[in-house]
Amino acid sequence: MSRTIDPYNAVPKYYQLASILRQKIEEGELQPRSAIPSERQLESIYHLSRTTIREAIYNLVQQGFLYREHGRGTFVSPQKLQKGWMELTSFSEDLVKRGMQPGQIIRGLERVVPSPRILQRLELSPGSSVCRIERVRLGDGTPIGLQTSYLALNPDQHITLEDLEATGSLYRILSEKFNIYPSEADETLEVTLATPEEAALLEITPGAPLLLSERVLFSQERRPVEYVKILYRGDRYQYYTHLKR
Amino acid sequence: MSRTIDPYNAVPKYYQLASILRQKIEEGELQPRSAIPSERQLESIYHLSRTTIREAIYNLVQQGFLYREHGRGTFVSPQKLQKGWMELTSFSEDLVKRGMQPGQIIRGLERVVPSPRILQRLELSPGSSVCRIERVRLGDGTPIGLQTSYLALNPDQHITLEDLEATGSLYRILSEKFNIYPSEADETLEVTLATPEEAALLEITPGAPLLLSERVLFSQERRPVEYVKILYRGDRYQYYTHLKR
DNA sequence: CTGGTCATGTGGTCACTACCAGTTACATTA
DNA sequence: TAATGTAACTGGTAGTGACCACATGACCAG
Repeated sequence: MSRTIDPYNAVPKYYQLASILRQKIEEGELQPRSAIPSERQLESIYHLSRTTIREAIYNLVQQGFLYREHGRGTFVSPQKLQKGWMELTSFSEDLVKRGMQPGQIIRGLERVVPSPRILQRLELSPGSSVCRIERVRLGDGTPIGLQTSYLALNPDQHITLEDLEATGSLYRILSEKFNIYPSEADETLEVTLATPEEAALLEITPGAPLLLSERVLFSQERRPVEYVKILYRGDRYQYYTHLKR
Repeated sequence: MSRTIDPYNAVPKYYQLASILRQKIEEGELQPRSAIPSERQLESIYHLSRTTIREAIYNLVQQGFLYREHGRGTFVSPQKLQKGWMELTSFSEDLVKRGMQPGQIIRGLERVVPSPRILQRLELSPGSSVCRIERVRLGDGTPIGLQTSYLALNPDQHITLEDLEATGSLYRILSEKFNIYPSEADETLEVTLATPEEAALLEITPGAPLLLSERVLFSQERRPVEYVKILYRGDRYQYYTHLKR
């Protein structure tokens, strides 16, 4: 990783600067709560305009690496987990972070016409068909969640079993294969009790408490992309989220 | 609400412009998915520099009102609920949004030395005292949640019963009385079963499933401000969150 | 009809300049 | 000594001017 700005590089200078600063933070060269050089100082250090400096800093502030105090300076945030929600809402990434080995059993992968309620959530007209994926999610080989996804894909956009088995991450497929980059999501969580069928799949007793998550995922342009329902085993799962203003 | 830029107004021009555009979106003058005037057009319409225009638009994009497409234009997002998480994580605001009448029974308000685990979450040294608030939260008169807050306040910073009863919102007190503006939070949610004591307070049967939320709230400077534990009645509460990248 | 080229409009990046608004330390003053 | 001003920082707002990257539609050559 370079520590200087390359003006001939295709990547924008503000981005190069942000990378340099982020690296210095991650490596501990810039200590938490300590001030980074002022904008005027950075100007002469890297021979960039203040506009560019501020753009870089602004990005790092957005990402939670820095915080500013008017009249005092710009400071390094004490590092929290600090992971994007994409990684948090992705089941597989999520499990890895908890130190568990992710696994899955794909129970279904097909095109269906879902219930009116789901179509409405996806803002599709009645009778539209979507791609439905049903999976049992495993952590260290034990069932942890029962996940059913409904994807608003055109009939010519196919997801194959191979895709799913290769990555395990739906979001990676969406971005790499269809250029769909999720940017927002609405999610609800509530408590429910396992039906006999669900209990069998999750290897628990019927009536055991479950955590039910329903999420609608939106693309950059605010188009609903996915409706997903996940039933988590209440005894083996803790939902985590990081909220930013 | 004015629809022009007042250069003598103390509020920044980019903010004035953002307000004007937001208003036009909310009133429907700018339709969802339609393009707003280009940056060069806005320049001549409002007699502002492109810098200022872009600052205004950037803010609205951050807030989810607009989205940009390079080479095509800037467009109005289809309006979702679009509420800040502050309002969502505030119990009282939250209930109002669901059309319920919020209420509370204050069971305790005192300074205590909490458990080491809570002190650690608040990044305080062992033996530190914090302000503890225990409340039963009501919706339309019925118990919905059991909330215990631990606030990292100095011994000279006092919250009174009157404060709490006046607003019901802790976050309003934090900002208005102590100039503490929460900006981020870590939250976990899991399923648990009601102890006899909890069951009594929530007016349910012991062993009934509950939604347990634990949250650590951070100020602008990433200092932990509040540790709060909420037990929600599983049968009467649905947790909602909006995730943004 | 197909595929390329090009002009034009869009947002994206960047430099330079100026002044405003908080914060702090320190010298000055009452 | 205590209050107060002030200079020298910090980040915040704003204008101007330039060029780049991407999207689109009109046009032309095959």
